[in-house]
Amino acid sequence: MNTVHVLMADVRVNCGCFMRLDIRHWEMLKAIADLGTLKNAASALGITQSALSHRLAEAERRLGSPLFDREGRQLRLAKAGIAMTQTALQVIPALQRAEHDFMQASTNAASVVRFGVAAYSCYHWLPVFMKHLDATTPAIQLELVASATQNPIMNLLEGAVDVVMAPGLSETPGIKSIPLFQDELVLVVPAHHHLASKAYIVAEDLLSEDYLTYSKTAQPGFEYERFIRPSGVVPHLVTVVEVTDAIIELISSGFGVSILSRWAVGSALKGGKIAALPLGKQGLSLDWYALVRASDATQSHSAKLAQLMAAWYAQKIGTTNPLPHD
Amino acid sequence: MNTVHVLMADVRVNCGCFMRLDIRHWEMLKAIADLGTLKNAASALGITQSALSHRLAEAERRLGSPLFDREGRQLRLAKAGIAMTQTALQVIPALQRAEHDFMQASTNAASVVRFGVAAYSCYHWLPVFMKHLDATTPAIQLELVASATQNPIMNLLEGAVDVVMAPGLSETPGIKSIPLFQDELVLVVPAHHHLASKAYIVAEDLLSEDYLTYSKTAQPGFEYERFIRPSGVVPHLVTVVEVTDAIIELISSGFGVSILSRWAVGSALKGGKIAALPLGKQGLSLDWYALVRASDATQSHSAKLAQLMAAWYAQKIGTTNPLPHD
DNA sequence: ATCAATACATGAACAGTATTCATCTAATGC
DNA sequence: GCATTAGATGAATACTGTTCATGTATTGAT
Repeated sequence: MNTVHVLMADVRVNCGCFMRLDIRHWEMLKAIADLGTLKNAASALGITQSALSHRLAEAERRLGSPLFDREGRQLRLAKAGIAMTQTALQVIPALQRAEHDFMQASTNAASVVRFGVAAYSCYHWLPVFMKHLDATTPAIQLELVASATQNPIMNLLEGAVDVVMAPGLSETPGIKSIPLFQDELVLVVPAHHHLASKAYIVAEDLLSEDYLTYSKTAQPGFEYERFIRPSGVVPHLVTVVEVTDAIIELISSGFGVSILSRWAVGSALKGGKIAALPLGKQGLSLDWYALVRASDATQSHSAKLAQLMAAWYAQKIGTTNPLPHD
Repeated sequence: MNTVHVLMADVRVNCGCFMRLDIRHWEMLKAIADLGTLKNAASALGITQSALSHRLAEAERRLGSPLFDREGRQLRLAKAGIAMTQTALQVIPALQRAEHDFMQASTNAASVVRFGVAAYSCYHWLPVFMKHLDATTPAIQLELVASATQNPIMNLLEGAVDVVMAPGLSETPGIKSIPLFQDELVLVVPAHHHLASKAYIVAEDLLSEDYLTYSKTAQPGFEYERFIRPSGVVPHLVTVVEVTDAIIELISSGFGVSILSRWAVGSALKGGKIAALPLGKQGLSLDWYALVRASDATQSHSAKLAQLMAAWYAQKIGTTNPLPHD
């Protein structure tokens, strides 16, 4: 018969059972997952194959059953071992980051905040901001994590990145959104394109255009969601290019058009080789936010950086124009 | 000058530096955070105070700087140590769960899935479902985690619970939503209440009512979001009761009214002491989902349970009425 | 089929680490 | 001022993990 255990306590201070596996066993799990074989994993960990074999045997002895199936001379993850490996893949990097951060924090006194941009791999504003950062808050160092673009929220929650700049806020629990500035989605076309002279674009204009987009995973890409899809229009040909600068280059060479954020296009507009056109009569606005973990929302360097960014953008808008360029 | 490090690689297979801290050091961090003093932590870990003191000293030696400030004869977490402790508090339970699950999975062959309900602490349907589960899939055992009601998404992501039953789907990355059944929000009043005879309720009807709600953290409860707030009506008094059965009891005793899901009210309606009235002419529908981690979305017992629940509810609806009761 | 190479397992000796026991120091409270 | 509490320290001991040398089974090539 099925039994129900009801746990009312939020925190089990001590579950009675101690940890069976050592950190080295988890490290081993990750290494084997990454490298495939015991031998490679062993050399990556800087120990002999024999040692790792012993280590694996010990782990399985402690757990009471095999983590891997021995298929011929190969190790294959046992079904139950999959979850263990996934845990290892999550936990080991988290621990390494924590240690690394701690040592940074205690030696330098200057702390590194990992930073990523959720959409458009577009960093033309960074040098200027960093100059500002360096002048006002030298205690914070930036580490740019380009790979955080793929799945920013997960990367943020898992700690691979500390601050993400994202178009739109996040309702995800555990994430706090700090507003940065208001932006606008625009159609980007070559300067001499037949659409370049229009006051604004309607979805039908895109019917016969080659369309370039920056993301295939389309964290429901807003331009598609908000402009193209509602109209039922299907653009002619869609090409995926992941870097904004490359998209702009392609557009200016006549390979197609794209919908990007006016901020992302940024300085490229000044070159005069491309034009940016509002979408619809009113235009489609887009609010940028800095996302931080809720646990970092106060008193952390992450939060500090987010606030500095917000202040910097606010000042940009105040002194120049409604869209902060570099 | 500020420097930028750009990391392009998604996975750093091996960051060159190995782990400095042992799992016991992280365990120690968690124990000290939980218990406050070295002495208590030591006894909780089943070792002497001396051993833990050595252990702490070793951890600090490896990291190169102190985790705690010694204030008098007391240990106080150093600023940089806070993040370490937080990591420990997250990671240690995750590892314990993983180990526990693995041993469950490999010994019993029957696996425990932790289950929670995101809103309304309401489990009248559970015994019947468990009977069904036991008959069809005895390999899956249920563990009911009542505390997951508070912040279901975080609990799910962190692994404190494996499946959450929630009203509405979740867009959170890393979470997959599996539709269960359609429900309806209703106003629950005592059977002889002056509103009980109405065909349906409008927001203004609530103006002079004492209003009971089920959640104090108020993830601004949907009933509020969808019915009360749009109308600008502010109900008379809001009393917080966290358990649905208690709310129903209070309502039937004339302490107030509440908006709940028809499913949550469930069998209580049959008693005849309360009445449930649709909200607005069309009623306000509510879709229930089973939420699982995306990493568990296929081939895991969590996913299996979610599918079983969906199938069970589908069958309930087919054979009885559009709302699955027990 | 045979032989070499590959991938992992095993046993004994050794090295390194963690734990205990006994003792010590410095705050704190009565 | 004296007992008490919280933690630190040093030396001896017990334990755990590593290496080295070697073994076994599988795979692929000749």
